[in-house]
Amino acid sequence: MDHPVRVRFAPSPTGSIHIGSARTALFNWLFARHYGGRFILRIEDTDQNRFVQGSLEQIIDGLRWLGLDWDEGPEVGGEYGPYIQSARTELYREWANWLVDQDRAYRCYCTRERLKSLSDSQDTQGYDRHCRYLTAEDHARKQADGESYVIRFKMPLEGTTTVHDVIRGDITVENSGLTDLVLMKADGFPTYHLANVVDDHFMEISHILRGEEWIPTAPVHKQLYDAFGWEMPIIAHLPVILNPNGKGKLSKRTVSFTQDGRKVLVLLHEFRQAGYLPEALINFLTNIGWSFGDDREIFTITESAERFDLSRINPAGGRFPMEKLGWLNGVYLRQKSLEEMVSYLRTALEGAGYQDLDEEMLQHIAPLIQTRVQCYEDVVARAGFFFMEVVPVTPETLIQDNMTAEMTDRALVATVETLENLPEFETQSLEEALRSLAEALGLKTKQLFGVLRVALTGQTVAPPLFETMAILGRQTTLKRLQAAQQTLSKPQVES
RNA sequence: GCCCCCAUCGUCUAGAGGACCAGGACGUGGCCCUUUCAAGGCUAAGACAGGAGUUCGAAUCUCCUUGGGGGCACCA
Repeated sequence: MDHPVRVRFAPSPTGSIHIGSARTALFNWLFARHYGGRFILRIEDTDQNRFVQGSLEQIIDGLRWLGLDWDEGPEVGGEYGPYIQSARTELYREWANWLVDQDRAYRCYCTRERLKSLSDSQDTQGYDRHCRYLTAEDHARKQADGESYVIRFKMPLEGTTTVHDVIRGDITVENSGLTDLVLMKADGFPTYHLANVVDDHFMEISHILRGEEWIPTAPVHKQLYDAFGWEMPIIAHLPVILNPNGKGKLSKRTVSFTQDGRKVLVLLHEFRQAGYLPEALINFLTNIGWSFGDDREIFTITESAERFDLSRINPAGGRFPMEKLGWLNGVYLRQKSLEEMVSYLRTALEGAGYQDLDEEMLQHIAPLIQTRVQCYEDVVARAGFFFMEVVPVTPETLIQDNMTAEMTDRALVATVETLENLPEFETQSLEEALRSLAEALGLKTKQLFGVLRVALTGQTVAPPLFETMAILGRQTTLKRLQAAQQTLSKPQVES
């Protein structure tokens, strides 16, 4: 490559980062790191109407959380700044006017109403170029009247434009199908097209890696580069991420669910709040549209940066494999240390409203559920009962297969008695005592343990029983067993 | 409607003319382990959208069809 590698991630401050944008940022980052280039963060805030307060902070925070650092941009500076477009409007105006002077652009006074009726009547052929053919006198008069205007690009009327996409090859369009796009809006701000081209040029961007949804603008931008007499950066369009079920792009507006009923998340902060780890998310995102090779699914961001290249990017868009993220997050969770796991549990439980969590208890619980959770939601489901005052038990869940209420009652009473007299309330002694109790009662271990599990946890699926008892302690264990026995003896009333 | 992009198991993908009766992973089924559920181990089912070419030979190249997707703002 003849230019040093300089790539950018250029989000608009319109809210939280979309997971697809995060993937784009990641690929740019990997590309920069692989070639020892620079990764630049630029904020494209040319639409005042869509600006959302706090977005910039959210973008910065999100990228940092993912572990993506930028060499130039907000908060870190750089020689090509400012990196926020609203601080560069003078530059855009200057170059828009330059195009007007070169007769490659013109002032357009058409009202929004006229444009609206145009698009309603025609079959979406774009602007009819009315003002392109205004005479010098027309312009002078409208200027004198102080009519507001926009600046439009004079698109060539004939011929074709070809853009070479690194992962798709040549993309060619008829110029007659291109419209005279707006460069400067009536409010004095540039449009995305102008600002993007001007900035990429002056920031000496070498490669543009962006989403597939931008393909149609590539030939348009190529025309702009040509009109300016600038070299266009090398461009590559990444495949889009589609909604898993349903149709269309993965979007905040289309909510869908995985087959096991988990909600498909869309915004970066949603993943974070749900307990997905940044390293898992990075690994996961890297595998959409690109693959590590060697049949490896699990790898670090450093490893992928080492071998990242554009040639192995898959041009086809695909659905968002949310289930696979769950599995991957579980894989990463299992690698966590006890301390990390404890803090993971704490965050999950506190987020669900549990308070005053005992640190030592968490330390005992963590290893027990480490292989059983994929996200915060799972932690609450698997470990919440430890901290409940009362556990939900009904006769229906309590009475096991081939057992009667009387048998169940007897089992509970006998267990209470056994446990009250147990010298050591520990996993091993508990198991020994209860196994012999099952035998003495003529019950299968499956039956007795099933009763106890429900009585102690309120659920049929739970962490290992004896460990659970040991953690709960003798007092709580007995209390819950007795409470369960109460629900059996009493006729069922509404709870 | 117009323009553009894409097409391998249900899903994410490997595959750059012979190494492919197509490999991995998630998911699913089964077995083992087992007090439930996981984790772990083993195992099974599962795909080159269709049709024409090119070639001795095509998942790989070309064309058409079909299907999917994206875009057609003074939004990015």
